[in-house]
Amino acid sequence: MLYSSYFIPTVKETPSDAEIVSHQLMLRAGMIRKLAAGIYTYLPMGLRSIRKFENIVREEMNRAGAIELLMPSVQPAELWQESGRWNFYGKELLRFKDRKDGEFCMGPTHEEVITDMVRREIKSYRQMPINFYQIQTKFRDEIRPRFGLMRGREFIMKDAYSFDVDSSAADASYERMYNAYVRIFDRCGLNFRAVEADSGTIGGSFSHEFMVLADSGEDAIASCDSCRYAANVEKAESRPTQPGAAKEMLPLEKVSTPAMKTIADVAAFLNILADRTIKTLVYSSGSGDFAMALLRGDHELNEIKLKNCLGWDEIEMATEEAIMRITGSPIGFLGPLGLKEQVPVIADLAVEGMANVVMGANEKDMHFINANLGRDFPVERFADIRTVVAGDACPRCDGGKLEMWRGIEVGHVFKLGTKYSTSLNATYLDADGKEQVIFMGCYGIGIGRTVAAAIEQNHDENGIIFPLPLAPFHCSVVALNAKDAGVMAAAKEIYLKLEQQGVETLFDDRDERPGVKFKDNDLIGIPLRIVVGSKGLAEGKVEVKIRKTGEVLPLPVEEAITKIRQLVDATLVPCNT
RNA sequence: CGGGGAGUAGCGCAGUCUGGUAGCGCGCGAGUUUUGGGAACUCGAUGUCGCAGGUUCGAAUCCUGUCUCCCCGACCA
Repeated sequence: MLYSSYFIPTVKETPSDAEIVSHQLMLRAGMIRKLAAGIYTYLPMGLRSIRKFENIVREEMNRAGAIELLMPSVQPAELWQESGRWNFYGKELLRFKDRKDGEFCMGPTHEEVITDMVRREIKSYRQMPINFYQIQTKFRDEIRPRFGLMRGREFIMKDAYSFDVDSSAADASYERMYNAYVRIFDRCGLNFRAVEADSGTIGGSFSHEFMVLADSGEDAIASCDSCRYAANVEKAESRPTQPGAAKEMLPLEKVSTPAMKTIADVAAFLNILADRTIKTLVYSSGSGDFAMALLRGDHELNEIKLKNCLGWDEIEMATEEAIMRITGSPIGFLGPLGLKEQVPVIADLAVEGMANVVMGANEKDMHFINANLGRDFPVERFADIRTVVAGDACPRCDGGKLEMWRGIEVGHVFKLGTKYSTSLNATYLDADGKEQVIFMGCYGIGIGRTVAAAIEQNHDENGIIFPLPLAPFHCSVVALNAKDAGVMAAAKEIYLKLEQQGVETLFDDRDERPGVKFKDNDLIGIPLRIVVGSKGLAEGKVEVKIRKTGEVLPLPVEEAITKIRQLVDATLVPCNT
């Protein structure tokens, strides 16, 4: 490709509305332009990277036996009503009407459409296992789109759906996809972790997220420093602490703690550490149910764990009025003792071993000291409801400690079970001619987000440093002086030879000063570069420069081409497992 | 949804408090000189000052409404 006849609108200044590096660099490198909040045009360079990644995904999906198809973005309301998600999905689902007043939505995901197709076409156990995938544009009307392609409203996603005769066959499909995902992100040269995740509202029995590690990631993940355990903090389990030796119970006492509304205030006021206090929280299901949660004072509640533990669909903090009704106390002095209204009391596992604790007295400006579980207050049940922190003991191995990371969720695999096949009545006939419900799995990869995550993980002060498999071009050839016919002829020859050998090459033939060309080439992140200048040429040499390391190799022309060829081949061979 | 901020040339911004007919840098076009890390000089083009009302002799500037965009929060008891 000739730079001069291509379209790479780079910009020097960082656009003011871009917050994170990948967004800034994608704009500056001329990869994307914003049309509206969370809606982007992929310019040629951006599209090239996206296509590169799509093709890796496609190759690995095909290798894993998935079959490509393409479903519509516009979907009829009827299907969503049938699955029950038309009402459940909320404002993220962009709805509209056609000229005949028929209701439609932009597809945020395709469980309904694929299940509809499958229930019509898959009738026999002999047609399974089968797995369909597509690479397609989704629309989710996000509350707050941000960070460029990282959280857009319109975005490209690879989604796959597996269909199996039973649960164990579905497990095998899940594992095949999991392994394919590992290969995909490995091939892109990304530093990632597969972590256990909460299956959330999509439902299903278990799921894993694929997280690219980056400080700008929106998710927190915990991983063990000695075993393979890794999980999203939403899901990460805490290890039950061994109860210490039973302590002598001191007499319960009510003390005045004027205006001490937070754990930190109370602990400081009473001159104790926060881990001697109990934090009391009241939660609402949003539909009339309430529950009280008890935590060690220095711990944080994990709302998702509590929600799952209570079996609620939604969870939110109770309003001040509801709290007043249930406890008779304003916020800041809550405790499990002496409730005005009985609600379930769930205590975190760490509360179990505590003795002589400080907790709210359900009375303004008053706390109890030396409160003891069992003697002074009952607990309905104990459960793991706190958020893990760095240094916590690993739940899976002895001696391991949890480390915390930030991650960008680029892929998610779910074992769905029969949730959608039941609501949409997707069944088959087994070998005995008996009707059975199909078992499903679903598997997503954010295409644009992965490219953005790759940039987030691979850049320097000069711009993007693309991993070669995702780079828009493998190599650039920079002719230093466009007016020097000798230089131009030599550069062009190198460019043509590289192209001939299958190296995707951008020939920077522009009549620009060398500085401009170097800056642009750095910014757009082409991994390899050959610089052709009159001085070097006089000695029969050109320079091979490696973007990532900054390494410069002066080589004779033919050797330079061979070198580039070798570097490209070495990086592009699919990993073998 | 709540809170904060911003819409002025393609991009980044000043001008708004104190109303007087729109400016800077980059970019863009022409020319000359330059040519190994975002060149210098000369000349030039480019604006419904987000939109709609209102106040005024006069509005980018004041008032009202509206749209759009960005950030933060939904981590507390």
